[in-house]
Amino acid sequence: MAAAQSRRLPRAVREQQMLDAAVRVFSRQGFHATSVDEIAEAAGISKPMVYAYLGSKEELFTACLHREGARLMQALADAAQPVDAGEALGTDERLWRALRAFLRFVAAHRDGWGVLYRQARGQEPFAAVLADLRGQMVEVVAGMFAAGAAPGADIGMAAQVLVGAAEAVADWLADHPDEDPDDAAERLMSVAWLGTQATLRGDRWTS
Amino acid sequence: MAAAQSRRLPRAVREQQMLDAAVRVFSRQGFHATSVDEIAEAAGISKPMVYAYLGSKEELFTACLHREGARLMQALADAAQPVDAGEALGTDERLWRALRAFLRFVAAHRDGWGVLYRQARGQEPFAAVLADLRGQMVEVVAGMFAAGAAPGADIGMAAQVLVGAAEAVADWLADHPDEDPDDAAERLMSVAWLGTQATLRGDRWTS
Amino acid sequence: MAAAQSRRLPRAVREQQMLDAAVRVFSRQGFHATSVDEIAEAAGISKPMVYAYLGSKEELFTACLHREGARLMQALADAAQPVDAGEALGTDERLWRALRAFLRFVAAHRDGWGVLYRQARGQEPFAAVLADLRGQMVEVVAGMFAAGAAPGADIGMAAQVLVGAAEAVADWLADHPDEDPDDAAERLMSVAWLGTQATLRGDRWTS
Amino acid sequence: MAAAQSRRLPRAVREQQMLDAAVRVFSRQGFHATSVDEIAEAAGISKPMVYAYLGSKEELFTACLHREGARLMQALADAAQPVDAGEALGTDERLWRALRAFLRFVAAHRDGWGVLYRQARGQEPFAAVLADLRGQMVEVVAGMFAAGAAPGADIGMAAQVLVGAAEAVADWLADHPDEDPDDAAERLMSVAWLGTQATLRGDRWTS
DNA sequence: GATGAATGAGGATTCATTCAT
DNA sequence: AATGAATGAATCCTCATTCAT
Repeated sequence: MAAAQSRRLPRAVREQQMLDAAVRVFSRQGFHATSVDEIAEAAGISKPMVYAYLGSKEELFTACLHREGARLMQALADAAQPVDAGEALGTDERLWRALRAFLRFVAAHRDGWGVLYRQARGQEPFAAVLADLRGQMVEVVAGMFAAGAAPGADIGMAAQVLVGAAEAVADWLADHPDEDPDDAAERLMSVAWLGTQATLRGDRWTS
Repeated sequence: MAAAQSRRLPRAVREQQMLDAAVRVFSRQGFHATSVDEIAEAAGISKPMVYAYLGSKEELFTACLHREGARLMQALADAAQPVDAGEALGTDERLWRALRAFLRFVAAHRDGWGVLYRQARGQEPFAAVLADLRGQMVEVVAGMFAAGAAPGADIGMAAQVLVGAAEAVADWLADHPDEDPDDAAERLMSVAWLGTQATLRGDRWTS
Repeated sequence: MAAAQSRRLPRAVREQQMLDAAVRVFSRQGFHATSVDEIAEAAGISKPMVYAYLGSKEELFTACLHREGARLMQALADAAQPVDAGEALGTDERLWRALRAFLRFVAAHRDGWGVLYRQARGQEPFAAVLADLRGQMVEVVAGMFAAGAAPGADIGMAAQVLVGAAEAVADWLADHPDEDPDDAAERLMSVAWLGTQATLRGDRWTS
Repeated sequence: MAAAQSRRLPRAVREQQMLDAAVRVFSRQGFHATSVDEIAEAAGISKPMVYAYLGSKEELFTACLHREGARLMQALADAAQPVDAGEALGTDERLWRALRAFLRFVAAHRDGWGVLYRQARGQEPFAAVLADLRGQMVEVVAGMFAAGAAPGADIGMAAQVLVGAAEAVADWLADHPDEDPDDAAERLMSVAWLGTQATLRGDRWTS
């Protein structure tokens, strides 16, 4: 038999299959509403295999979070790499690439988004993983902003606002499979950059 | 002891007690991880009363969502009322009041925030209630922006971004009880308004 | 207000109303599948009244059985009374009247039949009440047969068979509200009497 | 100990053990008064196994009804087989064999009788299974009678009466373990056949 | 006399997890 | 390597029954 998910696969492959299935199911139903049976079935293997490879249900969910989180961060890291080695990118260009990469990732990995941002949210002990991820993203963005910001500019808030805005658009995108992520990214950038720019310049609003 | 919440209370009172307890517990543990027993205990009554008054666990959770959602919307509505009847408020003033009211509400009702934004998220059939709530908020904000916007200004995206940014700050506030909501509101407004203003003016960013 | 089941009724009336409701509901759902709440609602009163008047759920069910059983036996007793005081009835005439009375009763009191013959059946401690009732009926029939039976005639079996046959027809009648009980009685009598007659004559079948 | 019903048995075996236990317990206590725990204990296994193999309590009860009903019908079908292939049996001989088989079955499977005829009676959705079974039996008997009956003979009523009579005797037999089913069958046949014969001949009784 | 409020107890069902094969 | 068989422990929900008003 040529292909077909035959048995006797090497461990690494099996584990990825399980994680694929787990992310898919967890994303739709959440941690508690999903039974290990369902995941085993979705992965096309028997329940004891799940335990043999990934440990407990909790460890399984955590493994999902880490894999998807790592993928997301990797996508952002890749976006930061200048195509041309010597190229020096402006802040806006770097932000634009990051936003686009972020939204592209979400559009391409809806289930990963679901597990990370919708299911891990209020669910201890998983919420910490998401909090950490968000923290990293805010850091990254703040790092971009730091270059060339006026002294006293509220970089922290600017970064937090930008990440929050991006998440809101991403969440909307996750529920609208027909929307184009690049389009959304451009509209988001357009709105977000103007404010960011002003903020970094040191402007303030006062009542 | 003067009053002491003795037993044998009228239905309306007991129902509110139950909802208070339910919001508190659900907010920390989520729908599935919370047992009706826990809620009954937290409310100081026996489990059958919960079922007698609020129906099933699902209906109970939904009741929580609706009560907290209504309170939040009410807080926003109240903020929109000009103190002085004849007063005509500028867009920035109205937005500022709304943001401040929003963050004050979250700071004062952390549990309500938790149920609505962290627990209802990916959990059907509750997610729809949250989606509806967010939709209303975006509408409200878009309504504010509509007045005096340049033709072609991307009001929709501006509103979505603003709500997303506010939610991100609110979520942070919910986890930092010592922060001052008014302070956060001012910083948020400062960053958000500049971008909004530019957007409403019709400005755009292009790569 | 002229009629309407107003409150403040004398106890005896209330009790009958409750029993009416109870027989109706128990008949359809059985003892265990019926809650006292349902009966109270069907009777249009509150639950504590049921307990105040009829005692426990078990006593309530027993009361139903006794009332309906007594009514059935009374119907049979009435049928045995010759219209004309001096009249001497033949065995077939007496049997015919009894069968007709029995089937008329069932057709007119379907719920009573249901409680007695369908719900009390295998349900200790109620089965005993039904067993007793059936015993009485077999006795009555055997009594009819005793007059003029040949020595050695298997009166016991004849009576049991006749009662069984009548019950089968009654059960069928209870499920077919449009059938005429007198009609059924005549067909039943026609079949049953021929065998009975032969049996009482002392005839036997041997393989 | 040679075998001893040790744990870790194949599914088919366990299912039969469960059904055996279930028929036994349901027969004595009825559907509602029996807990799944009791059945599991009676079967010597844990409750989740019952659910794993037989589904819900309702499905379990239905499975009991079907197994016992099928056994009963099989017993009747076997009785209809002439011992000698060429043998042509008279109507009375065929009826006699059927009655004897029926009563033997009941005497040998008291619990099966109890579930079918006493517990399924008024209990929807189980009553339908019993009604169906009785319908089949009446059909079978009517089929026997059809051969050689006079035109206009009330075959339907004759069959119904006969089945009713047989059930009455069976019910009595189920409660009297010391009685001999063959004996009872002979007495029943003796009484029932005379009437049947006359009815099939076209005789009628009129008041 | 009548009822809304309240609960202890129990029952159906599911699930994470393990073991024997 | 892989799985069918098995269960302890919860969890949702209902119900008969009582009491304070």
